[in-house]
Amino acid sequence: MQRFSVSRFLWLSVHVKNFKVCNLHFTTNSSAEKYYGVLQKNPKNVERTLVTVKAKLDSNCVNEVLRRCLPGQSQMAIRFFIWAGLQSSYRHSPFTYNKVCELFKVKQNPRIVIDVVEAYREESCVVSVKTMKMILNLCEKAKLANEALWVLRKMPEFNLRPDTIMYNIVIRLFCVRGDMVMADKLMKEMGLISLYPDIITNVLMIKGYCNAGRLEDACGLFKAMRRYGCVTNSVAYSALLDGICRSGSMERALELLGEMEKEGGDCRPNVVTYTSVIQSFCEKGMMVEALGLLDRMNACGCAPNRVTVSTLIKGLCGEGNVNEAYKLIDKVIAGGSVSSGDCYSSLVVELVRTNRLGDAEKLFSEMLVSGVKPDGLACSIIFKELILWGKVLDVFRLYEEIENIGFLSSIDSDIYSILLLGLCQESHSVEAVKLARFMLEKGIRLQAPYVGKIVEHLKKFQDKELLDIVDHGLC
DNA sequence: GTAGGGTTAG
Repeated sequence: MQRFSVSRFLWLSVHVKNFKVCNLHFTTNSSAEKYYGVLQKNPKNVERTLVTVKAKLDSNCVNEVLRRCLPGQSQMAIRFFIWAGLQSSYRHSPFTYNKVCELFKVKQNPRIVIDVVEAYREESCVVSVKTMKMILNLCEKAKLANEALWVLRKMPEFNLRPDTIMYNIVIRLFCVRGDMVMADKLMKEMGLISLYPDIITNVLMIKGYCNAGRLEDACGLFKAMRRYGCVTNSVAYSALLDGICRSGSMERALELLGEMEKEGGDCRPNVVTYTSVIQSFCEKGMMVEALGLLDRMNACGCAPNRVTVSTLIKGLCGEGNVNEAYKLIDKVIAGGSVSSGDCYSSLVVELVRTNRLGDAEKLFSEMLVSGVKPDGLACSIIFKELILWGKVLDVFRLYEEIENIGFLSSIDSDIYSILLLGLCQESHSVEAVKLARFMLEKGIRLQAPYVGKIVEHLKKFQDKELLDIVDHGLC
């Protein structure tokens, strides 16, 4: 009876999922079909004919057209992508930008970007600043600094003039690459065409100088930006402060922090500012100073958040001071800015990471008993570690309890597969069925690397007919 | 445009 159930649930879970996928394709296929058909018929100057298509444009449709262009029609795909992004009814999400880079391997084949721009030129296409911005965004996603610069330089040939946002995209790419010579050249160049570096340009440059170890240049720029009238704010201050902290000058950092507190207004340190200084103190093992800053931020009316607390907990657990971590949590919870669930979840995570699995498990159970909801990371990390130590059944019990009290946050999807495999291996068939049932309800599929091993175990049951179903359903 | 634990979907 149990054997029957396991196989059946695995089979069902796969088929429910497949049904959803088919359904989705059905609704998007017709639009995608129309757009793709037009692309095939008119490979030259596709933009002119795409406008004539009367079909709904949404992210599913865009993804489907892109997928159909695979392999080999990368230029067509990118041109469709750019055209779609220019339509007023639709906007690409960052996900779609990443998707197109991944599908057409834009990073590995940067020539794609250049070919598109050259094709626009050869076909005398109408190209706007917005078109160029989208191409620059693609370069940014694919981290193509040289190609982005090439696009920027190409703009005058289309009678277009780059704006500050476009310069910022290219400057960011060179800053990330650590090429501050080029970044600086571009920033100076802005002035020559009557563009003014804004606060974003300056923050990028300050961060770039700090990362490149050129702290004095970062400070110089910070002072200079005020001279030429760019109003500074807590983001610019924080970028500089972070650089100073990372260079190890903690006294200088505290001085600057004091300056920000004194200045107030837009320069007032915020939770990010304080947290970054706290993090530096923690990394240096200076926990007294780090905790002191928590009091200082509270006194200045800035409440700690989840990141602040987890940074301090990490520091305290790292030096073995778990008791102090508990005291800290009491204090923060009393302050009311971070929930007890978030605080104790961070502690569970750090206890696991500092090899105190027993303490972590105890705390985790206590949280459930007292109605404190653990977050997704705490669940994922403790489950994985317990499974690693062979405590498969304990994990199942915890999981079941969390499900029953409705406390489940999103956990890593591979946990289900690992746990099911563990339960099968240890012949806990009742629990395996229950887990399969939970998976079925949630539409969670088995992950490919575990399918074989689970099937192998089921084969021991020697129920050929059911095994066939599982085999066909899962592979 | 600033700190930063994991994944999910689009």
